[in-house]
Amino acid sequence: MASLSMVSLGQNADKPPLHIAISEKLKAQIEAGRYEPGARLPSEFDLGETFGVSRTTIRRAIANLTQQGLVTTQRGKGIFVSGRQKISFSMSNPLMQFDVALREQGHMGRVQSLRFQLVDASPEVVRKLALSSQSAQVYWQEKIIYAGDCPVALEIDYFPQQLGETLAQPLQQGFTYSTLSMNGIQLNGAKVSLEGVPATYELSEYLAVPLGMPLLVFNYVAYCGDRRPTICGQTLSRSDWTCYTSEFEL
Amino acid sequence: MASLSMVSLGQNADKPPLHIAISEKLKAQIEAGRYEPGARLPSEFDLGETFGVSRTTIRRAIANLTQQGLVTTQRGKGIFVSGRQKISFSMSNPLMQFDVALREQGHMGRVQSLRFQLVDASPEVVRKLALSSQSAQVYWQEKIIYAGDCPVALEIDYFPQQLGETLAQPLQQGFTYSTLSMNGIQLNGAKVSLEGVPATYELSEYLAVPLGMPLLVFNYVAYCGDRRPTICGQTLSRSDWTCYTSEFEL
DNA sequence: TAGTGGTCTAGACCACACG
DNA sequence: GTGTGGTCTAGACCACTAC
Repeated sequence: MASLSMVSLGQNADKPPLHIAISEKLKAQIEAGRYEPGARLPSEFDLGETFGVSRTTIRRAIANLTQQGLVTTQRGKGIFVSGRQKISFSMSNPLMQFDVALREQGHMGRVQSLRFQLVDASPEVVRKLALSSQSAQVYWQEKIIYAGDCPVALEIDYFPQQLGETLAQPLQQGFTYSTLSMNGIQLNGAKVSLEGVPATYELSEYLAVPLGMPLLVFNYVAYCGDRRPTICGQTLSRSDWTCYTSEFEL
Repeated sequence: MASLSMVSLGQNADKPPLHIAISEKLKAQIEAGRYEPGARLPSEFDLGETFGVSRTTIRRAIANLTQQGLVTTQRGKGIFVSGRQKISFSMSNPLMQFDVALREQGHMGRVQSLRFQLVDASPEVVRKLALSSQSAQVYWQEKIIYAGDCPVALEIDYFPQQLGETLAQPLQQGFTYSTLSMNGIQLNGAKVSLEGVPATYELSEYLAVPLGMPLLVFNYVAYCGDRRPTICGQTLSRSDWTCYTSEFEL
């Protein structure tokens, strides 16, 4: 039966494994429009019969597609073709105006605070915020950013103690940049970096993605006045939802 | 036997699946330093005995770690803890000076040309390079960028026909920015965006990563003179090797 | 109740690395 | 040859969705 599958897939038997051959074939069908975004694929059982392989192999092939962000699975329902346009964020602002960008691009932005507490600053935060070692306590905030019903990012911020106390309530209820801006704190510069990481198990639970899915990490230290570090942190966003843009003149 | 495993892992049986519990446990051990970067983990067989589960489940747990970039596997050899520092690229330059950044950070940069050919420009390239529809042919280049022996990025560039013809040889042998610079073409601006994507099967082969591993996509259109679009393209880099940095003043 | 995807098992065979 | 990870099978049971 295996040999039949290999023949029917037009492979010379030994090059790519069966699960790859099958996932590539399904991928081609999806991209050719045989399955529209949102459409349901045949069940694992049916796919197994179609390709003449075991359910395990089909599941491996589907896992390949999931890892490439092409399909999502729902227990009890089926396998569905995913398709979504990304939300763009301009990097030229030191702190993303997530709420503005979300609204402009047709999504209802919302935050859910996970924690907001005073902690000892890590050496890294002490360095980034240029804290004196005495006042080495900062407010540590984690919140999830939603676009509509979908969690798109986990934001982690560190605020100097006084700032965190003053703005404790609004910071837990709203978007960071807007909250600071509305309370008279104008940021005028930032040092940022952008990298990619695979979702850990914990992050995959928060952001409702499969383990290992690519996340974008936006690290920043934002300044007030004469390059006085004011807040720092990072935003981990689902890369299937987000994109950062910028322009440069030399 | 399964219940014994669950007890020994200290789980209340129903919350996380076994393969997650095991991969999280191994992850904790790795992060606690029980296994140094580069060290070999016990074989799948031994791990299966240790945790009292089947090889399939151990393989699933190892796959979880692989997807999180914590370990790599080598057929016939074993499972190894990965660990590497990222190479930083400044975004402030319109085109990454990959060679300079690599050299400064202790790596030998090298390129391998995959293709360099004249093709009909896609509508997107026509738009980005502001081509007149008549001269809608461009040189399409794809090359792999190595840091030492390790492929770290796939660069895709589109050059206007005349530029491609003039610099055909050096562009295939060297880094794009340096080549242009050495031949009197000074770029002075760029529109860029940065996103994350999971590696497709094809990309995973080029870049020697598992399918689905996060890649950073640096899209750019670079300008000469008075915002005259000169080249465009994208760099897909392994996110376990690369990081982009920038600074902003408002 | 029927159908779906999620988990897990036990076992087979293969390809590769190393001694 | 021995040990390793890679592929694939056949089958069991569970949890969830829908009717």
